Amino acid sequence: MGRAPCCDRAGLKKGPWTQEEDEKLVSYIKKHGQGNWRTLPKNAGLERCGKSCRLRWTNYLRPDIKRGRFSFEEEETIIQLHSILGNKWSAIAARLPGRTDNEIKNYWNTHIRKRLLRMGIDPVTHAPRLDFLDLTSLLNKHHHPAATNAYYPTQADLEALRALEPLASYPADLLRLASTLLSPPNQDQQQQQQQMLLMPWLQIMAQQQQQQQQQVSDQRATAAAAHQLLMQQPCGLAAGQMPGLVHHANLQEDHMVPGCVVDYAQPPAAGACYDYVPALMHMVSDADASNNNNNNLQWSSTVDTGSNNNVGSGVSTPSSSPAAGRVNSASTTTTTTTAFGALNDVIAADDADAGLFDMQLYSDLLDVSDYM
DNA sequence: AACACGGTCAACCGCAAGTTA
DNA sequence: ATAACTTGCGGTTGACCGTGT
Repeated sequence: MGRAPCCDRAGLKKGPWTQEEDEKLVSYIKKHGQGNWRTLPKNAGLERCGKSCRLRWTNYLRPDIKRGRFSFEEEETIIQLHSILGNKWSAIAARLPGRTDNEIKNYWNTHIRKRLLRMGIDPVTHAPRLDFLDLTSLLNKHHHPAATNAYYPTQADLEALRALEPLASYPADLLRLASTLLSPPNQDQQQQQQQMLLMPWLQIMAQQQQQQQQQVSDQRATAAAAHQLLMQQPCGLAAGQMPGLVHHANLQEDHMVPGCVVDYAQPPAAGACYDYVPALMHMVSDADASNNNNNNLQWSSTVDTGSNNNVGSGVSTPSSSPAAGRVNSASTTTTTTTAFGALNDVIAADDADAGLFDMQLYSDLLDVSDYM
C-alpha cells in the first residue's frame, strides 16, 4: 500500500484559496462532478494537488454546508455522540447534516472541550473529574450579613454540591468535600469549625433528600423492573459498559435519521426509532413538586447556555458503574433520574402497549452499532 | 500606537484502508 | 500477491483577528 505522492509535485500552490480558485473548482465540479481528485486540478486549471482540492470542496465549497454558529441542539448532539464515539469526527458529522468533520473537530477543541474541562468533566471519558474541576467557580460563596464567620450557602451552592454528590459517598465524603470547598485556603486549623458550620446546610440537604426520595420511590420500583427486563435482553454492550445515564439525543428533526421523529407528548409507537445515548445531559423530573405526578419531563444539560435553570443539572454520574447500581442510585439527593425511571413514565402512559414496545426500546437503547 | 496574548478555523500532514492494475 | 494509486480520517499547524495592557 503505497503512499499518495499527490502533493509532492513541485510548484503546486499551498495555503489559503483565492476566490478565483474557488470559482474554478466549483465550476469544474458542477460540470463534471466530484471524484478523481488526482486529475481534477489539472483539468480544472488549478495549481493545487488533488488532496487540497478535495479538502477545499468537502470542507468549504460544498453547497450543502451549513454556515454559522452551532446551535444548542447541535452542540448537545456533538457532546452526546462524542461520549459514544470518541474522536470519530466523521461519524459525528454524519449525524449533523451540513456540518463537516473538520468543523466539528475544531468546535470541539476550541469550545466544548474547554467548557467541559472547566466544568470538571473529562472530555475524553466524559466522566466527572474533581481534579479537573474549577471548584471556585462552582460555589457562590457569600457571607451572611448577620454572621461573623460563617458561609451561608445559596440555592446555587446547594445545587452545585448536589451535582458533586455522585462523586462522594454521602454523607461523610460529601461533608469533607463541602468542607474543603468552603474552607478558606491555608486554614486547616479551622477545618473542624467549618464542618460544624456546615451542619445546618447538610441538614437542609438531608431534609430535601427525604422529600425527593419519596418523590422518586415509585420510579425506583419500576426502574428495578426495567433493569430486570434489561438484563434479559441481549445487547451490544458488555456488563459494566452500560451507559449510566441515557436520554434522548435531543436531535432536531432534521438532524435525525429519517423516520426517527419523537414527540415527547405522546408515548412512542411500537418499533419507534430512538436515539438514546449516554450523556452529560440528565433527564430530570420537574423539581416542582406540583408537577411530580405528571409526565412533565425536561432535559437538563451540563452545558451552561445561560438559559437552563433546571434544578439538579450538573455533573453526570460516572459511566463506569454497572447498570444495577445506576438504577438503584435513582434515589439520590438529586432530582436526576435514570432513563429507566423516565422510560417508566413513558411506559406507564400506555400500559397496554408497553409489552410491545419496551423490548424494542431497550434493544434500540443499547445498540450503538448504528453510530459506528 | 505597539505589542503580547489567546481564540478561531482553514488548511496541511501523515497515516491507514480501500481500490485497481 | 504485490505495488501503485485513491480516498478518507484525525491530529496539528499557522495565519488571522480581537482584546487587553
